[in-house]
Amino acid sequence: MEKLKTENTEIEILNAAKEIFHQKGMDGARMQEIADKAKINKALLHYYYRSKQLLFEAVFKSAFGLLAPQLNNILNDDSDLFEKITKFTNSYISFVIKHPYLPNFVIQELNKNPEFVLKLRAEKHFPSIDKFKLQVADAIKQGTIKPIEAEQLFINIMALNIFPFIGEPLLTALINVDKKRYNEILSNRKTEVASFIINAIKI
Amino acid sequence: MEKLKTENTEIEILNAAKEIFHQKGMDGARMQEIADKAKINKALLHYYYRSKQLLFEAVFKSAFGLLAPQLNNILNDDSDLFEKITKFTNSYISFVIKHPYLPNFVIQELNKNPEFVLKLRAEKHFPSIDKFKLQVADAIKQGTIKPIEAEQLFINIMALNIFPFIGEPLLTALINVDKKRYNEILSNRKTEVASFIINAIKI
DNA sequence: GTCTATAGCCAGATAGAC
DNA sequence: GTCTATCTGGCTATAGAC
Repeated sequence: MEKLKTENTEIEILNAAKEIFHQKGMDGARMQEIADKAKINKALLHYYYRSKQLLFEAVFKSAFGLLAPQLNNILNDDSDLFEKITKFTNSYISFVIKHPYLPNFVIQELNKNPEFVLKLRAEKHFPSIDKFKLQVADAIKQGTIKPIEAEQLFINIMALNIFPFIGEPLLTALINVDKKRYNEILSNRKTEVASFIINAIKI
Repeated sequence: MEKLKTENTEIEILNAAKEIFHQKGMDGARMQEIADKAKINKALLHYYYRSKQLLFEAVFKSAFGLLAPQLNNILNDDSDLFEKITKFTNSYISFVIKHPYLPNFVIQELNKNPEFVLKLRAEKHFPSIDKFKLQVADAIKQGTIKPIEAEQLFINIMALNIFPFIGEPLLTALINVDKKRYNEILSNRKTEVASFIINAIKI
């Protein structure tokens, strides 16, 4: 029973920390705010996670752990290239609608701590684009798609899927729409983006 | 002569503040670090800019002031749609290579302070996509490009140009290249991105 | 395990001499 | 205008009671 209580508290803290860190980043987050959100005392944060830095790292690892499988979808499943792009785009956008702050959080903290990248790459399930590269080379050889570097195509796919969320405030201002209309636009992208990419590369 | 000295100091401070704020953001920046970089005393920062907040706002306005003309290029010049996309892509990527932290800084701070957007839109030279919309509608009517919402196309252009810089640490890790090779890839994008977009939409 | 109280530090801001 | 010294508040972290 104590065990259960402990686990609950620890998880409550982690969930509260996720919300705050995802929105405010390491520098902007306050331990007091996390404690308030978890409805416990500030001292308990240190009891369970020792320091802000360690709590942050727990949140970051968890975030990357959610993101990595999404990437592995496109990189390592067996479906054909066009189908893969379609599936990835659709599922990725649904994913980010559920976790709106997550990709920006990961990218932002990586920009501030580029050495994190080294740690990440050491992880077991760190995504690799080797298989995707082969598929692209194959499709080019078979004349299904125009010649393109796999890296460029990969960057394009990531950009078209992730940026609309990261750039939301800027983009809503520039295209002059309210939040409701912008969400419709995002939702349309579930199919729009895939056909845009496929049109760009197919012969 | 005093006037000159004053202007120099004020500008020195602003330049130092830009470097620090662009890299670390509002929350991560330290007034002491800015003072060190400007080679003056911390008290002088307050003498010239009163508070960290006001110094930050000066930096932010300046950053947006550099970015806006870049956007207006694509939105409001008179060249034909394909040419416009080509010119914008090429010039935007050159611009960001010169100011690598700038777009990320603007986007990041807008995400933390969405109310900034309202202030920005009130500015005189705030970019509008009205003309771009008309051009897209025209091109569709004339059968030059496939049907696409102008907003979606605009988002795609922005995404493909901006994201590779914002996502650099993540992308280098995923495609497993070093910084030198990644810069080559970015440089290739000056032409790659435009043809990718044009292929996606042309009939 | 959970709380209150507080230590200790650091950052932004100001006072006041020059 | 520029500096040194200092105030003040807020934040992370810990001590210690329950």
